[in-house]
Amino acid sequence: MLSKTTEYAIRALVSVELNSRKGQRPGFKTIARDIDAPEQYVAKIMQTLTRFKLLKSVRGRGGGFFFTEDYQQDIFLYDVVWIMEGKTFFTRCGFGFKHCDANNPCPLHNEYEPIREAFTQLLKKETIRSLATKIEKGEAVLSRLSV
Amino acid sequence: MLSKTTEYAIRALVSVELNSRKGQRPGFKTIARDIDAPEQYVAKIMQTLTRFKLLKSVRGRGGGFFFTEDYQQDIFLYDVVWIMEGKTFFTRCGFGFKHCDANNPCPLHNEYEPIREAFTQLLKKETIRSLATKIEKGEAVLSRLSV
DNA sequence: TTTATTAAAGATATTTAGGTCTTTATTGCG
DNA sequence: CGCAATAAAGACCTAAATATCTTTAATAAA
Repeated sequence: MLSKTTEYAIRALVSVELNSRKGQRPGFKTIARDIDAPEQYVAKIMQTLTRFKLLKSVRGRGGGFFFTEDYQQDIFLYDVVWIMEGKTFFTRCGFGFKHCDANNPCPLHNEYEPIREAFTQLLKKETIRSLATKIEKGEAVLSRLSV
Repeated sequence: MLSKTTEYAIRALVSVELNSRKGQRPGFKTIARDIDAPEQYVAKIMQTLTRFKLLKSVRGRGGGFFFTEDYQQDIFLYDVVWIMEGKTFFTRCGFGFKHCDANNPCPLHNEYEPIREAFTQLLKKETIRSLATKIEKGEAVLSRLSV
């Protein structure tokens, strides 16, 4: 469904959110530990997310990753998936047929379309903040061990 | 979602069904042409499907791939996906969290679970035969060009 | 029985996703 | 200023998915 890279990206952003709620500005090593992913790979992913302005980074002593006030509330999972997987993720045929759409439907288009749409709506509803809140409330866990 | 290989597998089986309705027993080259996929790669996939007894093959002149009478009606897409992707396809967390289930839910488990279940039900309902029938009725197309 | 035709099998090649290493640029602190 | 800590950037490496090539085995027709 989602690539491992996209999964890391989502969980990394949640880690930043949780850390910032504790008044901390995590670096990529902290994030990698939180989400149990390879440090250097997380570093690459954070670069991408920073380049697309989902968050900010500062180098040097005391540096790390953090959200700006204006963006903090507005990172939908949809945005993350769009950046990491590309826009075609939300439209391409789930069964590999060419030119599959309402006008030229593949044999599963009509049944699959509402499922894909439901998934898209989920990604458009949930935010990094909402995931973090669920974790803080104890309704869910970020990793195997809670952060 | 599904791997390219699984997509090929489903479409290849539909091609076999459509050809057999026309009284023909297609070889992997015919199938590859039908579904617009690489010949030798299709050959490999057909080997797998044959090994798992989703269909039969005969070598030599006049050979090719075909369904046995008993299996013909019973190939659910679920079976194909299970064979090609493995059983964990239907249970693994959509967001890469460890140990994600009802008892230890990731922050999206409760919302994602029904979507995954709907997809699973779709795969358990639709069969190779049902897809082929839609195509024959003109309700859908197999490839860019109809077969 | 020979030949043409076909799938099976196994080795190899290519591409893409995932992951690592090294160097450089930036920042804060002593 | 000089040093330590940190992210950025680019080169590189590895593993998995995708694709191809070559040889062998089976089958039917001439």
